Amino acid sequence: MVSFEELSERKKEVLKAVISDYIFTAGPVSSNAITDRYLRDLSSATIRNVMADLEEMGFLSQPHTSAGRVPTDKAFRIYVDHLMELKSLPRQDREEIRRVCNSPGQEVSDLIKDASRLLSSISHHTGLALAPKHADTTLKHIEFVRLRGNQALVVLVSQSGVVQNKLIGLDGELKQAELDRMSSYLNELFSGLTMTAMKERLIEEMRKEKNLYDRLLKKALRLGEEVLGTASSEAKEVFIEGRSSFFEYPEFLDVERMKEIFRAFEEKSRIVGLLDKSMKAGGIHIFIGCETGSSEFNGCSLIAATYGNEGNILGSLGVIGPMRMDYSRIIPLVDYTAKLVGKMLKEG
DNA sequence: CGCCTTAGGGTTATCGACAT
DNA sequence: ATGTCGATAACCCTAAGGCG
Repeated sequence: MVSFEELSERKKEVLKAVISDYIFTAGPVSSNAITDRYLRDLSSATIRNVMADLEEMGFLSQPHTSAGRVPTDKAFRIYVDHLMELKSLPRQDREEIRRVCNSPGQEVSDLIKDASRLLSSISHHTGLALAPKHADTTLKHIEFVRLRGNQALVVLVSQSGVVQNKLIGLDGELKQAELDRMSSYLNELFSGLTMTAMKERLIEEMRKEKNLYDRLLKKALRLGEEVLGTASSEAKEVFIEGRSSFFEYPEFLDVERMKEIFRAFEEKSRIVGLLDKSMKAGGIHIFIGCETGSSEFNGCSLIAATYGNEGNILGSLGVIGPMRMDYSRIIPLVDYTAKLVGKMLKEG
């Protein structure tokens, strides 16, 4: 692994120019582009030599011979750590964030949702926010959707409109119709209760269950238990811009679309994992390409920051987008939003 | 008969090697 | 460090062939 210090000044200059141009054009960068737009006093032949060295070191790659160069994950890491210069967040962006977040008396989950939406609209990428976990979330609706094999997708909707998805295993064969009956039973039982109250109620019902002859109800209670077991203690509410109410998706019924959505949920759990990772460390975290640890995010980067009050980390938020996103602009955006959300939580 | 798709050939962009 | 030259692969245009 070649470290930043081992790079000559010239190589740093060229690398920075290549990445800047790549962020701007999204295409392979030619040696001529560098001499034209960035380093006018050098010839393209010189740049080619330097670029060839950088390629050997693993900072650049060529899609094909006779194409320009594209920066690698490694190059972006060096770039965000050493080369880029952060821009300050434009005043109009600050004002908009303040204006949206400052509406008094709004629910915490609304604030987080707004933050996610702001991050998305200002960055033009996908905004993410992990809500602080609160044991007082009340349940509005629960739904089971049968998947392949013995798996089911559980959808929990909280009173505040937060949607949560969990994948659980079913023991034995269950038809969708039976799952529907179970969910309506559980809805009746748990609707309006908080997570902690749900747990108590569940234990109580399980005790009474001995006298029930309906085996389906018995299974329903088991499912409820499984859901709570995985969901309540580590309840993570993720806000992904545009995904918060998937009941509106008509394609949810279609099998192919179902697979896609299911994959997106898979990613969602990975996203939670990433945000969790950044929560443990605190501050701003940047995951580039393969550093995210999952192949679905190849070519993507995540910029995440934690928010909280007086040293308590409550949650995290960030932006996920293509690896070539404009870090110098988005890092200050994420940072500012996280700080403001933290402040709002302290006051509210 | 007309439109759309596809195959082929010439053009352009870019590189690496080598010489200066 | 720089200029030049040959090689290579994508790009673009045109024309032939297929399809409704």
